[in-house]
Amino acid sequence: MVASAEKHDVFKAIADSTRREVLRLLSENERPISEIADHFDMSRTAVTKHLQILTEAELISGRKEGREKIYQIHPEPLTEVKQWLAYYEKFWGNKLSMLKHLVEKEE
Amino acid sequence: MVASAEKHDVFKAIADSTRREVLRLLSENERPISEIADHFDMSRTAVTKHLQILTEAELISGRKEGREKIYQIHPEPLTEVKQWLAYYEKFWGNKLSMLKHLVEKEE
DNA sequence: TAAACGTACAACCAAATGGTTACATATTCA
DNA sequence: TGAATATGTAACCATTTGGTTGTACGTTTA
Repeated sequence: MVASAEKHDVFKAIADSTRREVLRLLSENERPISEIADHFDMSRTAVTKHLQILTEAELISGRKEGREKIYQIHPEPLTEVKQWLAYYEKFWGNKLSMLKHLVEKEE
Repeated sequence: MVASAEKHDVFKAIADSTRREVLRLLSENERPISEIADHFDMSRTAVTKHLQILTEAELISGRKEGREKIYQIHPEPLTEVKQWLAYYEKFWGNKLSMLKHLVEKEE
């Protein structure tokens, strides 16, 4: 396989619904691994693997605090997705797309 | 594995860089399979599989025209990604995010 | 200090993913 | 009609993905 496979692939990171749910949880609050794992019907180990993938995409980071590892969200890499999407918004053809493109440029 | 795995998963569809490139090509012009395949360093069969996944996500559709099958883009399902992203924009904290949220509501 | 807690990680596994080759079928055109 | 063109599809394969269990290790806390 070729596929370039950038190590920090945000598109691949958000492709999984479990990982999107992790992001939602962390958008509410930073949380230790065990608390995140409690929200899912899978082992803590499995959740840890998802956390690693999100970490590689730099969407989250974890700090050690005592015996816990506390994860927090970093949504900035989502700008790559946002910019990718922006290209396709012109194909929607709704009236506000022009205004939104102008707003985009100010960022 | 659980993973819900909706048959029309737009997040999974756009996770692959080849499929994103297919979308870009089709955003320029509708094209037959062989023309799409010419842009990639892989077999036509492999490209066809990507076209099937994009079709299942309803991001493209193909019509038979003579011996050709011509694909065109349908970007509408990307709104799901856009809406998902919108939730995280408030975490950016840039000054225009409020205006953009208002604009969003008009659609 | 010993037990409980939270995490790390190795080893393993089934299924999905992303690719291949080979061959069949439908359409066009000389 | 027969050859060339465009696509469809079956069979196969290696790697990745998403999960498991078991064990080890550092940190609290009774």
